[in-house]
Amino acid sequence: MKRHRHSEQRELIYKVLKGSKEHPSAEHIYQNLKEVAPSLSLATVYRNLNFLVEEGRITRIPCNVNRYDANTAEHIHFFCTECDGLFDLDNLTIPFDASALEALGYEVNRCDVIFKGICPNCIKANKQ
Amino acid sequence: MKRHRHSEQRELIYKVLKGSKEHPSAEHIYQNLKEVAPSLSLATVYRNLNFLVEEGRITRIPCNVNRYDANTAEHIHFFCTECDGLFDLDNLTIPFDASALEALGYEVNRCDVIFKGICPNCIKANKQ
DNA sequence: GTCCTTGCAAATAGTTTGCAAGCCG
DNA sequence: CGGCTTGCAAACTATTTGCAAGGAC
Repeated sequence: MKRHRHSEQRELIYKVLKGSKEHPSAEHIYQNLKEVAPSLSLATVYRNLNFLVEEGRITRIPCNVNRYDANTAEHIHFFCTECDGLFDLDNLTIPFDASALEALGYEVNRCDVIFKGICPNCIKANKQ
Repeated sequence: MKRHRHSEQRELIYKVLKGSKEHPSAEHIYQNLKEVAPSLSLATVYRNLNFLVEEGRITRIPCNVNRYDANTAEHIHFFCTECDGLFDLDNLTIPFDASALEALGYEVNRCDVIFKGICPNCIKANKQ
């Protein structure tokens, strides 16, 4: 793993992620920071997201387009196929047993659980 | 949903998927069928995979690159970050409770559970 | 001064789409 | 014959990379 120097951009990106509940994509973050840092480039966003994932400060959530989360604690996500919203399901926990996998000889690093369907908001909107 | 006519290509693609344990990507399937159907195009593979997903005959598994599975029963996957292998964990079940989500107002269509880490083979290979 | 970081543009990878020709029913 | 299906090439989207200039320590 590479040494990292302090970088204004990296902290900006992290701050956006930390202060957001929307699990933004790289593009989202880029748009969000355009005002504050007009010279910022999308490549830098991607590069720093990769650094942050590598460092474990953030998490990459595999959807159609990768989304990111500054809450690195294992928790479950719900992806709404209507509005592309990605929601935390903090109150739910799935009792997954990594030890069973380890007994089978696997080394488990992560577990992504993503429910897919339609969120309450979109259901309501559809009914109208 | 569109009406579908019988198509040789579609059944070929489905057959590859049905007869494979590797959860192939579109590219895999394409390469696999090149010998049997040299005129087949990658676009056709993608188009038919989408049809099959739409029909519910196969499942799309979101990894970095989408992988497909003709076993549409809910089951857990393990993705090896070393060899890109995608394995079924049939013996494990995660008691996921969609009803808890439905009580919250969500409409749940799918649940993808993907463990990530290193598979036994790669662990063995690394040690040598 | 070293070497990490950045912006830019170009490159790449995965996937989708327009179109004209072909094929099924 | 109508309209689904196909191959081809071009388009598109998400992401990565090469490079030279700028910045941290």
